[in-house]
Amino acid sequence: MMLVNMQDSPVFNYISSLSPIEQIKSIRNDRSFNSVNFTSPSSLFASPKIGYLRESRFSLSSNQSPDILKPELPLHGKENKISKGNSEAVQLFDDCTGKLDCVTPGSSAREVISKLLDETLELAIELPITVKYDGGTPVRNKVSRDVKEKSREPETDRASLSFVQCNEDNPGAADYFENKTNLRKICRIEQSEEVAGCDWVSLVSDAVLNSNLSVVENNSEDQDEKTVDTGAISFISTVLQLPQDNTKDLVNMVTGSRSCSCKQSEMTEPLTQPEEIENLKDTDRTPDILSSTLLDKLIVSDSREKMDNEEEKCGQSSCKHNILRRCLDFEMVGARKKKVACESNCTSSNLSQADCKDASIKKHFVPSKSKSSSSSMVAGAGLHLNALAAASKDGKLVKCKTTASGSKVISMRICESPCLSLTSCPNLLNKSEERDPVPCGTEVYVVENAMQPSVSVGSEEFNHSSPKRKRYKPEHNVESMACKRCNCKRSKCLKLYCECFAAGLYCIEPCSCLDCFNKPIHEDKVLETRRQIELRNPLAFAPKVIRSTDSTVELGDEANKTPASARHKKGCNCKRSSCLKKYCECFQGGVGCSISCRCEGCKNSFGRKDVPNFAVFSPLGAEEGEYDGEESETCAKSESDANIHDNTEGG
DNA sequence: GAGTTTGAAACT
DNA sequence: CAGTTTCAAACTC
Repeated sequence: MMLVNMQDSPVFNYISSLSPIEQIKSIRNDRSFNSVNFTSPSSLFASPKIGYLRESRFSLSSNQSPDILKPELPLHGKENKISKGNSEAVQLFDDCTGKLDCVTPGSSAREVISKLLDETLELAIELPITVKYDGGTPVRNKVSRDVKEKSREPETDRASLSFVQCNEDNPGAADYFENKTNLRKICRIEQSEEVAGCDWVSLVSDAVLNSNLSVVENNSEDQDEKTVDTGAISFISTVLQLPQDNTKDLVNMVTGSRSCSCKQSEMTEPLTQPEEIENLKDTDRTPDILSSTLLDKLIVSDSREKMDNEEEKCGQSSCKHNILRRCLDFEMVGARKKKVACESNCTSSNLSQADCKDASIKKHFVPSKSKSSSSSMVAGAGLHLNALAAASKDGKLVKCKTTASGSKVISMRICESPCLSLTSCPNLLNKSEERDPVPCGTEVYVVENAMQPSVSVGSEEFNHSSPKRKRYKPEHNVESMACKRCNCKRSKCLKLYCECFAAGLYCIEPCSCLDCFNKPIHEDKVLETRRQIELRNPLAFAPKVIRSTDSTVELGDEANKTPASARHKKGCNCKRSSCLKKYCECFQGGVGCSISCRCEGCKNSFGRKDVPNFAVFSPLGAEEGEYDGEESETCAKSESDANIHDNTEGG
């Protein structure tokens, strides 16, 4: 519901406005060849993903009692001692900000932020959400107070103190503040930015945490915030790319004992490179990040304000409650990360396995040079990738998937994990993919991609444990597919004919292609070609099949298994295959044909064109497809049942 | 594995 | 934009 209207929300608009990339424009292509896809289709996917995220999170929050999550709450001795826990993250941010203002004037991140500040600020200010933000003064005071409290703690203390001094005693700092006083008062945007400069990772975690918190608290009343929340996630995804080394200290300082951040860091560490920050500067995504961050910040501030109020009113008990909720949400977010991390750990084993099996594959993600491109992962997940996603529901498949795209493995696993919701992932994927900034480090890409794609894929494809996909399984032996590569003879693997190219992957050994140009050594050419193709067709690298989030259901619900109402983005044009063979993109993607299809004699078992919204396999039988599939339904049903069974077992 | 079919992509 | 050609995957034998 909220999801559906998300695009109409001011937040969404804001985000869109912030994005340097015009949706569905060729620009985004530049990003990463690999990440490609999600960008362009961003218009198509962004909202759904976000929505899904929100929804899932929302549902989760509402459905699950804090108690359940309680055990997993990241309690950290000292930090938790502070009853103000909820606001703590904010405070930490503030601290960080203060530090930046006074202590670290030269940090690269900060510079970046400063640069972008002007642009973003204006936009951010205009946001309706900003209105929510309090005067800021109280916050600051509180921050100071909290900071002081924290000052008892070793490292943080000094920083905090310095911050306090700067803030209250230091004229220079005051001036700095004054310059942007209005902005600050409005929404502490500056903080966001500065914070970002301080530590992207921590910021993200905190932002997410807080945003989540706010979401939880404001669940019923403020859905926009949720939307914003997605930004945080996306931001996180972006952040994941940031180098930890540079920020480690800050992270420690800022996040203190926050396991979440740590987890996140851990998760991201392997991915990060020192140069990435620099890249970040160069890339357009920074604004995006900022936007996200800002939004998050706003929320954070809001939530903090609320918390402060509550604190004053109710004292610690209420705070405790808040903390709990925050943790809950945090837990979720963090959990995702954690799990991701864990998954990556264990999964790292996964990756490792996959890697071991096909280590080279990782290196074959095509990096993007372009700064402007927005998301791209979608593109990365080309048709065959989609097919893979659709096909795979098994862990086995997952492994294979990893091989194929390097990223899918993770996603799959995540999806499988009942606890972990992919919800957040969609955005993550979306943004991160968009952001794939790194021009070279293919390995880095690989990692990122590995994570993001997985997410995206998972969100779109896997979340819906649709029988359809299962059904595909037999046909798409993921493993075989994963290992299967292109066989291009004339296209030089620089056209969409080439599956590798279309999927944003470099060709690798398994490929049987001739005169292949789709290799890292020809990166320039690859990117250029890709750009051209996207110019011609912005959606060229977008997933052939998209699933509307409408069908997505609450997380952790049976509904979760609702088959995605998927539709071919463009529509097939089958004449002879009756849309019953993989020639048909719809069929291959495991989705029914839609009105947009020009197929003749459509018999798509996933849904026939002449029977709009028909979802043969829909277990629920409703959603988008409520039409009775009749024969197809019958046969499909049996399979779907079997598939569901499998899923259940696998889950 | 070779040959055919198919429909998307690319081209005109 | 429509028609044609090219292409490589999917499929068949």
